[in-house]
Amino acid sequence: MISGKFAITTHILTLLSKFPDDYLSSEFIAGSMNLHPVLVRKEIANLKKNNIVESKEGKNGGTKLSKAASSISLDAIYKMTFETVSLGFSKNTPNPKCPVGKKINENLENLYNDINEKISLQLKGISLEDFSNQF
Amino acid sequence: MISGKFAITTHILTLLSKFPDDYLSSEFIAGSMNLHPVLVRKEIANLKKNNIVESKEGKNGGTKLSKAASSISLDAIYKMTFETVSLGFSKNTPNPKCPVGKKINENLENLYNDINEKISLQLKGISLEDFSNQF
DNA sequence: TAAACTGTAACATATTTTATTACTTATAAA
DNA sequence: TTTATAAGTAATAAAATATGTTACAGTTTA
Repeated sequence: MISGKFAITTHILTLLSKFPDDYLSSEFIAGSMNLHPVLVRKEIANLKKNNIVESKEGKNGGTKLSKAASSISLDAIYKMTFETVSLGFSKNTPNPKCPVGKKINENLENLYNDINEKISLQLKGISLEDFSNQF
Repeated sequence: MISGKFAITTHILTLLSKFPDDYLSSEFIAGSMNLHPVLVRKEIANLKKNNIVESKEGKNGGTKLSKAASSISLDAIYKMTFETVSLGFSKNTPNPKCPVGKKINENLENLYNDINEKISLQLKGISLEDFSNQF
């Protein structure tokens, strides 16, 4: 449910929040994560789509937060990096002739949705600023 | 966090709870899941280790619950199928020279632990019997 | 002692995640 | 106006995980 993207994205945003006025390059960010700059840029593309950061191309370019860290909740990051409500089980195609098989996916999805709501609620209470202040 | 094993294991236990007095064969169970019997047996091995089911080898053998469905919580299944507190990110080896990189794993782990506790709390309130009664 | 099971190791395949390369476009500054 | 530096992105490769299969040994019942 929480994917690697959540970790990457949170890491990126934490860095950006430490230098709110500077455009940080993907290479600099990748350096803090031991990660390939292209992966960083991919996650940044996602962040841009969600209007959380803005970037500048060309020399001295880079990326910075487009709003205050206090106004970005970890829930926003969670939702943004969430990969389709997964039953975990890729080929989950139970036997529809079995009364249990027929309804298991529906019941599991309901359960997962309930869990996700709880997680969201919890993460809504934590801002990027809160998280960043731990460093 | 919630893995495919959770879905498989819950499916198996739901079936067993429907026939609490019978030893169900892995082939029968696999039939309800469109799954290979060997995978079912692997999960059953895990359930046995946790004293939730018992099996009988040989002809007419199979597996049955070793305690009442009302006394098995979904949290037990969650914990049993949980795969190592994952940072999601396989090679998460951030740069220790960076103040953020140095502490990111610790802080993410704390966050994940908090989330897991909440999930556990929620799942403790749901018994296998509750879940099974939905079918 | 044959049939019907579980238990498991070893292997095979599929899927997903992560990493890399190669290139285009944009911008600042010399 | 050219050079250097950076983002954006598609295509591909490699690695890691998850899932599926085969094969066979051990058990139990009838």
